[in-house]
Amino acid sequence: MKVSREQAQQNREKVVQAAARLFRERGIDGVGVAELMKSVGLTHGGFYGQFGSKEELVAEACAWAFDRSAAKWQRAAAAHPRDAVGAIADFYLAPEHRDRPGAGCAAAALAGDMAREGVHARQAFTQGVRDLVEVIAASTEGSDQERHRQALATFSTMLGAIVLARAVDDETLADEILAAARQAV
Amino acid sequence: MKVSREQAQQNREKVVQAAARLFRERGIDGVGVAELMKSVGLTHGGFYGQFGSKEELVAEACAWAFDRSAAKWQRAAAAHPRDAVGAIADFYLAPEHRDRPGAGCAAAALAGDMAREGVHARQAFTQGVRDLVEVIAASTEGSDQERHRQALATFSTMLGAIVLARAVDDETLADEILAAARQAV
DNA sequence: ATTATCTATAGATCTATAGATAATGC
DNA sequence: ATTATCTATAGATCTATAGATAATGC
Repeated sequence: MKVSREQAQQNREKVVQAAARLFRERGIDGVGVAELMKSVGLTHGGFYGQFGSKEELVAEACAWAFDRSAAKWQRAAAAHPRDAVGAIADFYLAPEHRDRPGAGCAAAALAGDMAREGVHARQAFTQGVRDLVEVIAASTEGSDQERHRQALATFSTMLGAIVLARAVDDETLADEILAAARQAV
Repeated sequence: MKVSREQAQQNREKVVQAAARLFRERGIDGVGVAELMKSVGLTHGGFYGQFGSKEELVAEACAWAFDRSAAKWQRAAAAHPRDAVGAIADFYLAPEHRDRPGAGCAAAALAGDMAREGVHARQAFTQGVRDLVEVIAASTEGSDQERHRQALATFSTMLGAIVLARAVDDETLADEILAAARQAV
């Protein structure tokens, strides 16, 4: 039953990554600890040996997902130095991103749930938002204040568009929302 | 125990309005039928005499909340015909709206949950979004297509800003997000 | 000896239904 | 007689914990 420390560490990482995917796909309340553990081949009782509570995992999964997003954003920005924001918007506002929330932006997938989470999860979420906004701000013209302001507005537009596009029950409208936001940013 | 038909109709409306408030405040999964019925002075068994299921109520509460929002938006537009979008943005992006989701925009409060709801609820949500977008489009310049496109972008920005401002754990950042969006629309 | 994981369960939810009750509406 | 509402409960969740088990790490 017991595994090596190395294996236990790998198991822990698997749980965090599975949680990051499942929480984004189905919402935090939509994924139980038992199902989550089963999805990585463990039993649910073992969860509490690795994590103090479900909320602790939420914070960790959130941070992990944001880190991946920030790295992706930075790669896109580096690859298109003259239109970094456009490059980010291109994949962010794509139908593929809308249709795969489990692999997409944690801010867009979890913002609604976060307003009702505990302090640990919200802190991780807030830091993640700051990091993404900073990637946009770094590629924007103007004073520090102006870049920050513009980056917040751009991020609001992109996130709002994805959230709306996922919620509406009409793919044509959803496509229009993404296209409108793409043109606006 | 039994009440008059008129009273029963009033009770039903009370349930819908309480649901509209509670779902926006705590999320759809965050409100049980028993608690909802108790909040209007009824027992939870009586719920199923008025509604076929919880999801049916979600659709109805959603439609009710959107109707109220659309009426408010239209009043603001009529009162400021030369800057209708600015007038809407002024109250939409206010800290008071951020801090009172239960009385605010159903699109912003429920978009995250809606992606996982059934078809009835999503249809009501989608119609509500169309109605609000139409209010903005009616106050925008340009061709039909251009007004629609611009209205979708403006709505995405406003909704994204409120959703983000509610999710982050730092009131200063939340204020900055609202101000940045207000300036952008 | 330590500990990662397991089984089993407590206690608290949740939605939905069955059948009883009592006031309305005919 | 009809029906709006009530009480009680079924059956399915959920998070978290207790104690057992067996492999690792010393």
